[in-house]
Amino acid sequence: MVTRTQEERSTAMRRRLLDATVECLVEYGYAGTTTPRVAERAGVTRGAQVHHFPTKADLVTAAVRHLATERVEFAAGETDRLKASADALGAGLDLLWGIHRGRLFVATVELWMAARSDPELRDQLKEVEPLVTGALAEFVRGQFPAQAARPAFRHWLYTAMDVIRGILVSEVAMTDDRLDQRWRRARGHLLLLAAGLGLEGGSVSGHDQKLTDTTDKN
Amino acid sequence: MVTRTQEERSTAMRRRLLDATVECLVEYGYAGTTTPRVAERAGVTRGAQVHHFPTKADLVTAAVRHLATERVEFAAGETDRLKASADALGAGLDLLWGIHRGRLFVATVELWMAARSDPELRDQLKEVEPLVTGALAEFVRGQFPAQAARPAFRHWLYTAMDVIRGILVSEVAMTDDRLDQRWRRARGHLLLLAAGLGLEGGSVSGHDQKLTDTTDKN
DNA sequence: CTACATACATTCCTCGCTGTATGTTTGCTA
DNA sequence: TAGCAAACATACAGCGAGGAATGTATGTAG
Repeated sequence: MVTRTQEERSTAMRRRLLDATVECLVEYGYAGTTTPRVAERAGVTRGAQVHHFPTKADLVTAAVRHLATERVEFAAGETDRLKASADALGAGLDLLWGIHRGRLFVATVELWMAARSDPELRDQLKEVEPLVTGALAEFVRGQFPAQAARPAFRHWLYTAMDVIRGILVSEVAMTDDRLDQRWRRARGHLLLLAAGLGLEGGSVSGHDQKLTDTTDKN
Repeated sequence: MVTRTQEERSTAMRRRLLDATVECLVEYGYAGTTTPRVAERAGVTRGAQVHHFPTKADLVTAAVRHLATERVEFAAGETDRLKASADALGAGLDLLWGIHRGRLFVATVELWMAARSDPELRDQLKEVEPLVTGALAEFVRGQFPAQAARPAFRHWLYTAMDVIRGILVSEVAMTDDRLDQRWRRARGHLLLLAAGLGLEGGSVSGHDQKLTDTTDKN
């Protein structure tokens, strides 16, 4: 029997509960994220859960922070894997795309929607969301020292994030294959826009060609 | 006392209930859209509601169709108010923006998210959503006969919708003033993109100027 | 006018979620 | 090692949702 210090037990348990909360957000949505389910998911009794987070609001509040840091950490990890390529801007876009795909963003949107009818939650998100989104943009921006100084570049990144989020949210319940089609179109548009903004990247003419040739399947 | 035929009573009642359902979606979210609340909102008893929609799934299913037709009708109405202007493409974008702002789109996203964990609802949306989105694009496209034939134009419209939806969903719980800032940036980008795609519109150079001058407030 | 169907209302039952109260174990500290 | 506090477990109470059963009024067809 391993003996752990109380603080170890506590933080480990809190982490398990918060991870379970995010998992429940992804799997069951915000409304389906009930305290019994979270406890079950974490593999603990309800008593343990209620001990660390006496009220559901406490749990959600902590989960908001937890999710925020997880998003930033994940983005940081993905950024490290970004290699130099001929199509630098395109790689940057794909990075941003990769950051938004997956469970963490789904859980985030789940919170965004829930915040509409929950002032307490809304205040939490209003506080952390700009930090996270800003951090995401910073990570990509850091990969482009030559452009980083230009405001237009950052604005371009924000537009790119808006496009990505628009695609993901409207297909959130749909199949993955259509997602990639949509992203290819949008990606081409964003690269073309970058050229229009005078942001240097790889050759864009190729993408321009692709654009008009795209089949009618969209 | 006015005597109404049974069919009149029935359709009127169904309409009231479906309108109330959409209102509840906007105000309380999907999870908060309970059958008692819908009935209360519609000003009828629970008995009346359950008579027309025996199960909650029946109500939601009908509401999906109702919302779809409402969205199309609203878009059609807005399109009629579109006047010829010097900045034709910009006006088209603003039209698309106006269509997406407001209650109907909020209710739609509420359904999108709920569909993630509700296969039945997902199937419903998979059926109607492409029709609605397609109709929206058609309305705008109809205003530009010169460009309507070009696939690039339609693709551009879809990207525009993605941008709009990305903005709206990430600010769904936030204040309206930030929305307009974000839309102005994105709008400029979309017009610049249109120029890059060879889509004729108003003068774009002015917007290009605005872009790089935008303050750092985003 | 009678009989039936549809529209609407009331009541009750079951279930799941939240929160609380109370019991038990485990680690810390004097 | 005795005692206390934190960590965890169990049991229960209140509440609101969804749905079924049953009752009443209002059209409608023969």
